[in-house]
Parts: sequence; structure tokens; C-alpha cells
Amino acid sequence: MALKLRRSRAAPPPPHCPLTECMALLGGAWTPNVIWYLAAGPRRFGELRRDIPKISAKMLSARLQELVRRGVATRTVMPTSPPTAEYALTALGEELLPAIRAIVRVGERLKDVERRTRRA
Amino acid sequence: MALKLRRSRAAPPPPHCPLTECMALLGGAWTPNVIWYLAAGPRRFGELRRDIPKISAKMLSARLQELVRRGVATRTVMPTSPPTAEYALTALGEELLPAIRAIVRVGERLKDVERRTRRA
DNA sequence: CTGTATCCAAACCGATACTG
DNA sequence: CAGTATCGGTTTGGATACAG
Repeated sequence: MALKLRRSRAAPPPPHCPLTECMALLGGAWTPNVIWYLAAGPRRFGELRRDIPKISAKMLSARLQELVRRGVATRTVMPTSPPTAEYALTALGEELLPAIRAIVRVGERLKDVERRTRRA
Repeated sequence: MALKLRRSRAAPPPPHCPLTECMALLGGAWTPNVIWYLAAGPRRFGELRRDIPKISAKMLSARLQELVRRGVATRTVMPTSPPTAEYALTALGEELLPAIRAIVRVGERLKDVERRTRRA
């Protein structure tokens, strides 16, 4: 007798935790962009501000601090005058890139579909 | 004469748009979880509430509407009594899964590292 | 140049109550 | 069962001004 199998149980693995964990990091408004620009090589505070024109200094500062705290990026102050600071991804930070690339890819698809359905 | 090549330009591709586009969708507090549970097959409203115990009806409703509007999920009302509604991922919705899996994977790594550095 | 501090507006989300 | 309406607290992020 064929019971209603599909209804019987929820999705197999309960991945809330790592998912939420990572979204807490990536969820910040500008975080993925910051990581993206850091991915191309070490970058200074002011450079990042120019890379992401609409970000405020406060947000950039907050995001960078969080990335450093999490071990995703490093901050190096150069003993120049005026002082300059350089941020770079750590090895752990580079492990985030596949996820970000995957997000970019589906973002493009979402945009495509949105454009097409608006026209229809 | 070796100029400072690295400083000359920003990261090659400017992916703000698709990235932000997708994060606007995935950024919602519960969205990734909802998509995850939908990935296992069609699911009803009440089932999802049980899958994600701490979500409020309001949020679940809002998220599902957004997913439907974006073409990521479908909503089918069954002509039963009492009425039941069934949500399912579309083909586009399934394209989000690789990104979510990538996020889950790095989430695990982040947790690992966090644990280890706390001990050190 | 590299940030931090403060204030303020908007978004987000939960709890509760109510409808079809 | 499957939602919607409303209220209120918390969080988020932008603008501006200021500091090392």
C-alpha cells in the first residue's frame, strides 16, 4: 500500500547552523563586494573606498574589522608617512571565493530572468 | 624601472550588480533555509513552519512571496478542504542550490577555524 | 591617509490578533 | 490550513564631524 511517502519527513540534513553561520558573515550589506575586491590582491582602505564608491567609511571599517576578526583578512600598517594600511585575504578568506563566485553566477541568472519576465 | 604595478587598477571585473542582486534575495534572514527545505521536494506552508520551528508565519509568508515573485518558487493551491498550498522550487530556484551548498561548505570551515583559534 | 564617534532614518523581524 | 494586519523593538546603515 503506497502511503504518502513524500509527506513523511523533512529535508534530510539539517544544515541551519553552518548556513546561518556563513550568512552572518556574508550577509552584511557590502561584505561580498569587499571580499571580491580583496581577492585581486592586497588593497588599501582608500582604494577600497574608490572600488566601492557608494560604501561609507563607517561600513567599510566595520566590515574590514569583522573580516580581520574572523581570520578572513589581515591588516598591515605600513610605517610610511602618512601611514597606510593594507588589507589582504588570508588562506581562509580565499576559501570563500568559490561561494562568492557561485553567488555571482546565480545573480546573473536572476537578473536575466527578471528582465525577461518584466517584458512578458 | 619597476613601477608600482599593483596599485594601478582595481579588481578586474566589477561584479557589484549580480552579487548584490543575489544577496538581496539570499540575504533575508530565513531565505536560505526556506530554499534548502524546498530543495527536497514540494512542501506545504505548515510543513515549512515545522521544518523551521523558529520562523514566524509572517516571515515565512513574506519570504515565500518573494521567492514566487522572483521566479524561484511556485505556489499551487490545491482544491481540497480545508485548502492546502504547495510550494516548489522552479528550475531557476534549483540553480541557486550550488551557491547555497558552497555557502554551507565555507560556513563549516569558518566554524572550524573559529573553534581552533578560540582555543589557541 | 586611515579611520572612529555620534546621530538619525529606514529596514527587519517577532508577537499577537484576526480573516477566508 | 493558509495566510494577512498591525504594533513595536532591535538592528542596520548612511551622513557628518572629528581624531591620530
